[in-house]
Amino acid sequence: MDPSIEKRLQQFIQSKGLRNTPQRNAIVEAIFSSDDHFTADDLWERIRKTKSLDSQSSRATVYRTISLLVEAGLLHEIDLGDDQKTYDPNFVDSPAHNHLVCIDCGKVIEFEDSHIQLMNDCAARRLGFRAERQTLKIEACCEKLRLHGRCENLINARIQGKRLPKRR
Amino acid sequence: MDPSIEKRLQQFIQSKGLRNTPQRNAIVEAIFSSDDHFTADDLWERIRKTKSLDSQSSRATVYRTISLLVEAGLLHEIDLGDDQKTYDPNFVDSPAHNHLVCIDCGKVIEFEDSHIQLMNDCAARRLGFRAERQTLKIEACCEKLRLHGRCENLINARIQGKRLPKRR
DNA sequence: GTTATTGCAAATGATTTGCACAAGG
DNA sequence: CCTTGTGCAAATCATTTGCAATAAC
Repeated sequence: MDPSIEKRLQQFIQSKGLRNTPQRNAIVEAIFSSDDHFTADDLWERIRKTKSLDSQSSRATVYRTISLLVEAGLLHEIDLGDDQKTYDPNFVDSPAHNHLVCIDCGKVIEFEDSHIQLMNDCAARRLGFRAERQTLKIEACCEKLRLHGRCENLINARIQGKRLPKRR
Repeated sequence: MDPSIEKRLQQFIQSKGLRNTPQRNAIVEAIFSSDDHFTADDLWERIRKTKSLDSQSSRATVYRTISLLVEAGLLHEIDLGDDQKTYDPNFVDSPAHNHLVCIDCGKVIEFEDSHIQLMNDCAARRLGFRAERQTLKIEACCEKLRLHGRCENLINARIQGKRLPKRR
């Protein structure tokens, strides 16, 4: 877990007069020990599977901690077109990344592109605004699947029983 | 209402073996007689206010008709960071537009920019994908408000009691 | 007639909240 | 202590669905 996250969280906790609890710490640890996107329920499951009893916590606390981290700016809510809210723990390390979602297998790829950022800033300025935040999601087909008829991600997704993206 | 929408809808209805009903027609009319974005409830209210009895319909039918239009590709679900789903009726006329949301007053501006589209396509190709659809949302501050201390949109929003954007 | 459509009310499912108890500082 | 945090169960709220009645075609 990135030490700068820990520091920023402690700062936030102190400035708000909050307390340190094992449940909250375990949830924070679970979130930032992985780069994966997750839903509230994903996270709850992940924590439930932890054998150590001291890191268990209720659904309510999971939700409350997520809200806290979003408010602190350490966690971002992203739109993957799903019914549940999805969260992305990677914005502290790369504050300006975009998402590409594979239509075939649902895999999400994060990428940065300063040119895109710049063009969007210009577009905003042209409209008389100053861009504060931008969200780009590209939904795309896997070229591997199209050209070679197979894509490991798709196969893995099927094997692991992952939710495939909704048909639109 | 754009005649091409009417035509495409009729095509869709026929191809699926569906029927023509006054309720559905009234809802479709209500959606495409305006450029405004809306939630399911906005739309239901709009229809309720119609005096003519023959154009009334239940919430369930409103939801069902929205789903139908989304499935037909005539209506798009967009993410404005709200709890309810928001729909945009303008994608038939301008299939590749982006959204800029004013942080100050919540106003949503639609704009097109072929350069942005192109750059995003390139970014996708560089990652080994073929972009099918892209979603860009820019959240931005009103320069008028910043430079001149006032912005008509903000003032109008307050007067009309519109939901201001959530504080983040 | 046959099958899609509607309206109602009940179900669903993710998220939030009230409250009594537990536990940081 | 005093106040924040937790867990539970109940409440919310948008959206979906089962079902009986209605209306297209």
